[in-house]
Amino acid sequence: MPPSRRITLKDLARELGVSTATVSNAFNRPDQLSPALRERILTEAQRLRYHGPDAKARSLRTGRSQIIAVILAESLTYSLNDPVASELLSGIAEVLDTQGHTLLLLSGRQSPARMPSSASIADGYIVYGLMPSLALLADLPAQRPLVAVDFDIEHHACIHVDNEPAAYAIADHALATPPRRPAVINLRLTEQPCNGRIGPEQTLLPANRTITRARLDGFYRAFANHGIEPGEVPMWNIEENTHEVCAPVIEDLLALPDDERPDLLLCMSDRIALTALMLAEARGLRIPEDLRITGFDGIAEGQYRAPRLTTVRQDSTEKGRIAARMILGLAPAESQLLHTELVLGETCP
Amino acid sequence: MPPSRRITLKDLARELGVSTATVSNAFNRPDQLSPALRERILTEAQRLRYHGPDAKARSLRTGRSQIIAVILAESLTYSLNDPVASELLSGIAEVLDTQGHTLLLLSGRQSPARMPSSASIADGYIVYGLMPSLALLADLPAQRPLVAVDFDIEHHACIHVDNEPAAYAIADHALATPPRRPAVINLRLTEQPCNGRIGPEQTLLPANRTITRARLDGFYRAFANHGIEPGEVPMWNIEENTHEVCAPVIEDLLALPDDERPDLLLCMSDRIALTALMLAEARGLRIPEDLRITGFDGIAEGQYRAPRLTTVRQDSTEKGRIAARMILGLAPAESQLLHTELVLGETCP
DNA sequence: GCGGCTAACTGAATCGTTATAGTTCATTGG
DNA sequence: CCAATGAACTATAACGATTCAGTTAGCCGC
Repeated sequence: MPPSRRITLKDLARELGVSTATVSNAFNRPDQLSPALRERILTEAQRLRYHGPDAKARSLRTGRSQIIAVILAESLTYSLNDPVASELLSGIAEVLDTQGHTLLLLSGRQSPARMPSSASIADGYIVYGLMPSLALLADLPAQRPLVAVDFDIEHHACIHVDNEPAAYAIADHALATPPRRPAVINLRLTEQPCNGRIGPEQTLLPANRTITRARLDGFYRAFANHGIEPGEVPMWNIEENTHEVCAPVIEDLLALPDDERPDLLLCMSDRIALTALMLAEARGLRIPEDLRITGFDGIAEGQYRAPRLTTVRQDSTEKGRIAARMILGLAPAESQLLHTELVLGETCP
Repeated sequence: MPPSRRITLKDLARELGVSTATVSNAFNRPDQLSPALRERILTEAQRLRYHGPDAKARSLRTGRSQIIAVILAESLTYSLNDPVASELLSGIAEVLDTQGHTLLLLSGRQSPARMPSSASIADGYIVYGLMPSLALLADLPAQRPLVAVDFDIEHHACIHVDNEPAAYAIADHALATPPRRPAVINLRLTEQPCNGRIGPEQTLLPANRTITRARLDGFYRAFANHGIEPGEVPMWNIEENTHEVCAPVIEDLLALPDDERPDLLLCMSDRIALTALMLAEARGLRIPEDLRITGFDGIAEGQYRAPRLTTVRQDSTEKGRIAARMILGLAPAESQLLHTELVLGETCP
């Protein structure tokens, strides 16, 4: 037996004395050849351990790969541990699976500001929250479908949730019981990295993170509605939506003397809110009597506990499903605005 | 301007009056042509909106795609929401990123028991926990590297954690304070789907889920060590490691009258343990006085709360890193056994 | 001025498929 | 009996790159 390079469709054809076209048809178009011959081909394929047409060659020839790429704003390492991003991916995968497509994960945060060369293999692109490095998208093959999730990009369908009204709704609910010292915990709102307290001048930077900005706008509108000047409300900024990065900032905040410590925290994400909740409990603060906390996103973690987190639920899984359906052409590629749901837990009843 | 089919390397070469080989070199081997010409080619590429060699053609010609496939035992939809699987993926992505490789997600649970045709595009395979549908692997191109995580497969490197000793250690710790009524909550141990209480005859089925089985063996050894007959310990089985599937079973168990309700739960996963913890708290049971609970895995969720979960930490991220390094040839492909760490939380001090 | 060497570039084969346009041959309707 | 039809199968040209074996031209040393 020779060192046996891989078996190709051509080998199979030669072995059986038929043309390659026929073998190809045996795999792809059963109606184009007699059942008997097809059977013979499939049997011989099994014998020779030929596992079907090679995806590389097939995709070159047909122009389609059955692969959909998801381009994530953050590193994959982060995104895979973030419940919101994971849910999005989960929804995408759910739809792709039913159509025999697979999922290629790409990060928009490459060390060289370049798409990995394998990006052009995909049949379509779902881009998630990619504000800062939008330029990367120029490297993608044009003419191929692309939908954006959680940010805006011209000439493509965009999927959003109603961040501003949702933020307004939860802040309005929280402010109905007037707080003495409300505070906002932002998520990556500043241009320059900053993990800690920020002044008003920093918070009003260009809206380079659409969703955080929209949520903040909603908060401000609620403040105005309750006669609170935005300048009165202190803000903290979190650089990365992880417990590790978030905890020290919250610790500092909770360590303030009783008459300076906020008694209401409007958090930009559930992760932040849950970190605050845990640290506050550890300090012996009573929730919600001493401190009320609201989140944003509606992740499972916040509901499978006591007290449950007061938050706004967005259906990330559904965002993923919709995006996937659009990319596969199962639904028209039109921008969509999904609604959110106020979830009244016990952290801010 | 004609309807402009996509621009190829050949177009670029023709436009510049050079050979395709030279254009190819401009992108792949800068040292093979004069800097001046390279510059001219790159500029022209930009002008024509040519974004570099097509991944499909390149991968056919070179035989490499820079894509590593991960084959997950469960559906992608489930796996992406499971913290343990997510951490594994996260570790894999971390290493692949540094080498310019990307991640293709495949599920071992396809509706037709067949790999998606795009599977053969990958340069290597990392297979996770794929016990039941091992046959699927036969469809993968031979000769390409494959490593297994959390299960055994012949002729390939396998990455495991020391499940049996870890389970022994945590059970031994728990049994040091003699329980009146210990119980085990299993994860998919039975051949037939079964969500609820199981008898001993069902638990001794063939070891078709290596890790669950190994953990159970560890528990049994600890029981023996403390003079407890395996038959004395009631067992419940959970079909899927999610809160939704798990909760009703735990509810039933906790609803037992005081003198029948277990006072120690050895759970096969942190997810199960956390569900039990939450439901027990909701019922007003005191933890650990009325009920002690142990988990397995060491997910973050279990530590960022009070009381913290007593569990065994396995470093899934590191498993992913190791697997990825092996696949990329950065480390020799040798089976590895990782160690775990007993984490003493407050749920079983 | 010549052989030899290197840098810079080219031509053409090749990767493993699929698609298109045939070819062959038995069957059918008129 | 002949033209027309259709089923079953084939030959071959792509798909868009990379690679290998050359070819040129310029330069160096003697």
